[in-house]
Amino acid sequence: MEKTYNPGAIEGTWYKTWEENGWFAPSGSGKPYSIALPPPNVTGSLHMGHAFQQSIMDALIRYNRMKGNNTLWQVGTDHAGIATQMVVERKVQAEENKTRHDYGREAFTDKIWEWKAESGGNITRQMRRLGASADWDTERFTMDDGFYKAVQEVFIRLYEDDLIYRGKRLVNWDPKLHTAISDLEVENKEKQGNMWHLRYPLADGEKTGEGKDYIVVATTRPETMLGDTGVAVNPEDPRYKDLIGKDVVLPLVNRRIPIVGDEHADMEKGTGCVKITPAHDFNDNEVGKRCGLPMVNIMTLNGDIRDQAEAFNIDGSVNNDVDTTIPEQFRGMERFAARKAIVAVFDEAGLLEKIDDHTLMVPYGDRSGVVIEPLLTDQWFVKTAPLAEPAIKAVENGDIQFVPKQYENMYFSWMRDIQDWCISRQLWWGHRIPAWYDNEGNVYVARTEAEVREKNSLAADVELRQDDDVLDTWFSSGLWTFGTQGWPENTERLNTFHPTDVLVTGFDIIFFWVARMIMMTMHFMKNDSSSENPGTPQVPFKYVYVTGLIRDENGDKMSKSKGNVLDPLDMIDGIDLESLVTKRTGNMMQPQLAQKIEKRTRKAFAEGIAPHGTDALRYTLYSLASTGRDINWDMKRLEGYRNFCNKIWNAANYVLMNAEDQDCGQNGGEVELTLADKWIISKLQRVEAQVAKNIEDFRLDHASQNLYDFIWNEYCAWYLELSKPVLWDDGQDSPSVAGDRTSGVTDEALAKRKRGTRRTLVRVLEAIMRMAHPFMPFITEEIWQQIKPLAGVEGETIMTSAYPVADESKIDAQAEDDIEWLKGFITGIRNIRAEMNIGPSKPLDVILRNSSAEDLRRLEDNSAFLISLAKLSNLSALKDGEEAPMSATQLVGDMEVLVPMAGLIDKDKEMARLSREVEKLAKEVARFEGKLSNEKFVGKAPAAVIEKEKAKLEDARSAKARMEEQLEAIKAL
RNA sequence: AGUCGGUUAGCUCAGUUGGUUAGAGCGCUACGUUGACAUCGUAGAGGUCGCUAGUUCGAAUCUAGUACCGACUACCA
Repeated sequence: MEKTYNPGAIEGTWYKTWEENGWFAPSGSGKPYSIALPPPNVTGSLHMGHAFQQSIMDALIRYNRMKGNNTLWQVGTDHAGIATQMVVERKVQAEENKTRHDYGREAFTDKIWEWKAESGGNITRQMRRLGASADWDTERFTMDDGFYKAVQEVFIRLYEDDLIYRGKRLVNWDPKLHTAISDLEVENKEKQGNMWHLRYPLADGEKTGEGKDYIVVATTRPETMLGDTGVAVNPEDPRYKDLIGKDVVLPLVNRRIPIVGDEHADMEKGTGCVKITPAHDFNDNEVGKRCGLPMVNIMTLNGDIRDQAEAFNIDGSVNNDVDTTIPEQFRGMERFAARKAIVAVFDEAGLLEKIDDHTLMVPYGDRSGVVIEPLLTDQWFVKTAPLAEPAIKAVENGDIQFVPKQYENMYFSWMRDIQDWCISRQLWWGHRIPAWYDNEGNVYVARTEAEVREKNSLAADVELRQDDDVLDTWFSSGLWTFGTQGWPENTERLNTFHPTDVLVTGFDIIFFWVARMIMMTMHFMKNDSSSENPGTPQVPFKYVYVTGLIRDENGDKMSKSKGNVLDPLDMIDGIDLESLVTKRTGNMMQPQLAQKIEKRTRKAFAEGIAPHGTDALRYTLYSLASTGRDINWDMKRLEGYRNFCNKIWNAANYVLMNAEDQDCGQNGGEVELTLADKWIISKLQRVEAQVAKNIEDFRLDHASQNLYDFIWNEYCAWYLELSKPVLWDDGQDSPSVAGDRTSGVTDEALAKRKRGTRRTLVRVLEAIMRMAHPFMPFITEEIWQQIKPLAGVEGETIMTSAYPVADESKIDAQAEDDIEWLKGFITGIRNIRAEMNIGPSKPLDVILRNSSAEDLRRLEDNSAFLISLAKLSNLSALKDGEEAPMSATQLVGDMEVLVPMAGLIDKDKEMARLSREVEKLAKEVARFEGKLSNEKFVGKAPAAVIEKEKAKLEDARSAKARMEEQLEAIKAL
């Protein structure tokens, strides 16, 4: 093994070996266990969120594989409709100054396929760097033929089940991208705006209760008034109820529109009168439906004012009664310009009552960043209510469990108020909707045009045109767990690996994806006749492990525009400052931010980022994987875990130094286990049980903490140190371990003991490597390969070796207590050294007072350990009645450990130290006494608790008494 | 406005069914190159667990209220 830990040197080669040997594929035997990777954008690159979630998945996968399960990690990528199309559009614009329309649909989608071929491997290469042990042989892409067919099939079946319909409905329209988007893709942002109060004159000389010949409506979007088809007032409102059924004359367009009564109008709010624009506002649309108002669309797909409006009845049919003339001056005007112009005209006409400042939520497209317009268009929808019902039940009855549980609330609240899902997108990149139209406007849904003709007996000369739209990306990714396994064929793979076991994802896509996956899967996947409940729906996964979101060190979301994005690969490989600055400021959507970002980056990473290795990155991610919703990234944690890797490396180095070419008992031979050996073996069982439980409970943060603590603070800090006096024992001068105090112990006895210690060193390390492998795959494989012959272990790779299982019979409470005693003893001596400024290399004489038989036994058994670790020159117990010299004192239980002061110890310092101790103990005694003298406590608390308190009081009292005695004695000097 | 989450050491975070002297890492202080490791070791300092009230023998933990921060949903004519 190399002397220093160098992660870069081991990571690449091991991954290659694993992959080439096909060890990532399901073994074909054992209980099936599967995870479907949330498919990342095929042309994307790995960010911290991916790294986080994929590390978690890989740990679960590796753990289950080592447990002998038939383990599948299904991976693949998503075509990511809008995102990918936009990237290629921008690229074509920048490189060729062309738009997609210059190319045309077919040529442009070819262009996207080219881009996919070029950059599509990027993210999977990055996943490999992370150590992801995914089954690459069966990697899928959502636009692959097989998956494409599954998507099409789902559309057709839903249509046949009457769960998909097409209609002219109000949708969120992105005027820049020219597509409908779902309400989840809309980001509402708070903006400062205005509330314009407009006067609408009453028709036919009517007057309000106050005698005015107009009513006042308030609006934040005055331009929509061109499409008003009514004014609503509350039917209970005494001010206006008499006007219901009367008309107002819509200014500028001079259209008579009715005043209707509807509870949507709130008497308390605004003026109490609401202009109703059913074609441009979701609430108004509802009012329109209730009151039978027509819909007048005044906007183009660009969000400009139309030359002539379009009128529809509420059922979407064309309305020829409404005058659709738009005043000439506004025609073709951009929407925000039109807003200004319309307000100006109202003002001139004396119809502008007032303008208030107003804070409002404005909808923005999360991709385009432009203001979304509710717009009337023909779209396809999924009826979600019937699908939602079983999906809600599955979570209610525990077939699907969210971890942490509180996310179930989020799921329920959305599912119980679910809206129909607009699934058509006006894009070119995606799954084309399998619907055809004839010239009469009839719709036919089928797999192919030929099937349409056949099913509907259409003659060959009937002209058919396929729908131009594609499906929402989430529609296809909703089929991910079963579409990847060969559905609609009933494949062996589907039978084996569906339902998957756990979905690991962020809470931000519970609505987008998780909920829809559950609905889609439960509708299409039914248990077959071989199952316990044939015909019942199958869930896509049994657990949803919801992770937090990784933020930067200040708690800000990482984003390119903020320039605070950390690339997981930079943490692994390191990056110099200049490259980091270039990376963060290059290729920006808003170049004006570059300077600020550069400054920030230079400040935060003055030295660039050092390489830390994959194992350290992964371990850091696990340690942060608690139940919280936000995770603030901390480079210091990463450094700490790199040091941890280094610690492991060096510990292995020590073990190898002492075990290589030595007899480690791998070929049998008698062994003697020292107390230290028994202790570490016992502790190993405990940590094995803890780690396994925590993994099963999805608490990887706890599991990683258990391991860290055991490896660093038990194995390295104590056990390796305790192994030294055994291995260095030449049987000559020093007292030996295990009560073997005589010099000249036989070679055979020594060999037996050393063999035991070497065997323990090696075996425990080997078990640690297997235990840690799911978390830090590379360093564990590297060390395991070195150690396995010494441990007498067979196997080509640690990946498929057995995960350690705790053996209760090896838990040795006696050994644990003895070592705790030993630790207390040694720490006591070290404390005296530190407080008295006695160097660690100065050997000390130590005398024991008030030692029990148990203390003496322990002393007998462990003197070699004590002498070695506490650096003692002599160790003796005081007989009854024997006088002790003046000493510094430490307590180990009731036993006093004395270090004679002569020539070493400062009287004042020792007095000060003892005083502090006494003071501390006095407080404790007081607290316990208080508790125990409280009748209510003694009366009501369980006996065991009282006993515990009593014991603590006794200990504190006796410790205090001893310290006081000692203090007095020194004072008297 | 509603729902949910957070508030614990200087920083980043744990704390399982109420029973500890409230923990870890980083940082800090002092000392230290003894034969795995200075990416280290040893010893230490540091917290009235946001606030208030309650339940209880006992509350970081349960209840109610409250403050601040955050997310989401809705409303905003």
